[in-house]
Amino acid sequence: MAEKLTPRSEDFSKWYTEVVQRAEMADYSPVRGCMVIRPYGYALWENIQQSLDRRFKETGHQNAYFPLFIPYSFIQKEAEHVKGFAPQLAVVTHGGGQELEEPLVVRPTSEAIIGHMFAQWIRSYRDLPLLINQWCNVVRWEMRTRLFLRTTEFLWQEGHTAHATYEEAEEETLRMLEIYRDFAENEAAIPVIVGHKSESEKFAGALRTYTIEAMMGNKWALQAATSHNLGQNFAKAFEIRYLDRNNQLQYCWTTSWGLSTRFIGAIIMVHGDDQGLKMPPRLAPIQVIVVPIWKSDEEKERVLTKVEEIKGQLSDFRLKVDDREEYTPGWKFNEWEMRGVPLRIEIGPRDVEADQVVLARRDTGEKMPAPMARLSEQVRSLLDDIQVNMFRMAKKFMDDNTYHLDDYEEFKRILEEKGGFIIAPWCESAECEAAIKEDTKATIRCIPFGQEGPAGACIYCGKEARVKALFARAF
RNA sequence: CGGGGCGUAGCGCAGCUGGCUAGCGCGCAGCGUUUGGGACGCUGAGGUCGGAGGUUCGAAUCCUCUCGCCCCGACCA
Repeated sequence: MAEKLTPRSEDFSKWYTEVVQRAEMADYSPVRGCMVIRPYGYALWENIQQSLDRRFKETGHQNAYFPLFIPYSFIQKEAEHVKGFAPQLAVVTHGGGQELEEPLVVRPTSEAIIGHMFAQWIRSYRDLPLLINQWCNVVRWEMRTRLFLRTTEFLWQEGHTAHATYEEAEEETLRMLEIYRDFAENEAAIPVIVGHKSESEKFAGALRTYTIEAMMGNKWALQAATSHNLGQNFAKAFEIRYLDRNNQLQYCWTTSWGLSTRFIGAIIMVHGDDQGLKMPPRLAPIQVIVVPIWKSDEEKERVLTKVEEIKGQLSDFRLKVDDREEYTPGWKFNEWEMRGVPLRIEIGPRDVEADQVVLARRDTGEKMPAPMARLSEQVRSLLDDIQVNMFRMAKKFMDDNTYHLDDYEEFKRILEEKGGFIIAPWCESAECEAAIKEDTKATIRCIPFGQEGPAGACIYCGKEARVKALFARAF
């Protein structure tokens, strides 16, 4: 293992690639554009899954599984949907040594096949709402890939629901968006800007796409999750209909919403520093790493006995003891800091003597002695504090780098010189949006919620604007 | 697909105006000394120099073709 990471400030994307591999989160695969998620990265994904899955179940959703292969014709049923996804499809043309009669698409997302099934399951308003989620892999043929952020195959969850009215679908779309916001902020300690996408950025086939956008350590934006109100577009394409109370045949209103392994990239890029990763305690695969220290065999025995006691007291936490003899304590400190473990317990002969341990927190680097009595409570409160502090730091960083502007020259200057989020009036025309992108590489990440009153004059064309948009360079 | 860079041991690199047994650092294995912020010594294993042709007495080194990877752009969760 080499010693130092490339500093974040020197080359952010190099830092990212190095830290992902050195922390053993993921590795490149022999297949172009695909990645191997290693046990440490996968453990983080499992924690993300658990945390989200609990929220989905609490709001009445059920998990199911739909096929990986989708008949090509299904994708074509919704006009915008095909247009959006056609360039990114992986298509299977042969099976069992024979050319297939109809090519099969490897799912890029499952609206089509789930829509097809919904059409068969839904007959009456009594079948509604239908609330389904699936955890799966999807494939989108990407030009350029980056570990976790954009890979040809990725893991995600996709929720798909059908409702009797537009209002219910809209409510569902926003409910799930709020779940993502709550998850991002309270579990991953990632502050987000919540809003809806512009026409050009919305999901292919959606009426409206909502998003949570987070600021990465290089001040670029990352779309962390999306929630779509699909209106009746897919219901009409797939004949998802129900009989209402008056025995009238009606089209359903559907939604879909997803969060992918890309979110792991967000955790890495929001919290990481030159030392390596910083895992938010609630999602960290390892919350507490114990590094025992000794010189003689006699000391080793005493220290390891104490370690057993520590393990007993801290059985509620995801704890690991690093008692490897081939590495020095100092080496282990650096190693576990790189892997982002939020809290470290150092325990050596001096501590055994004093009936204490030394606690070191990853977020601040602070070290403090802690008596063995009430260790569990102290670890609990420290982990909570780290969680809160990580969110606060990330929030401050985002706020400090967010500008409210109404002058285009200033807009360009800030993006050029400093980077960050810019909130500015926008007339909602695709022309202005495209021109700004052309000029500055910044795109509209979303139109943030909670706007009131007139927005002012469009930052680009000067016409009266009804809204302000969030502009940023994005991953 | 356009522009740029790079393929030599697991990783990072040197060697490249043709020359003899292909080298260095890290890592890895064994032994010993170490261990409170990335320890050290000794011994050792490990390479069809990305691949295929060609030039030559001789190719990691020169030429042609090819494959792959990384970075920047268009596309995208």
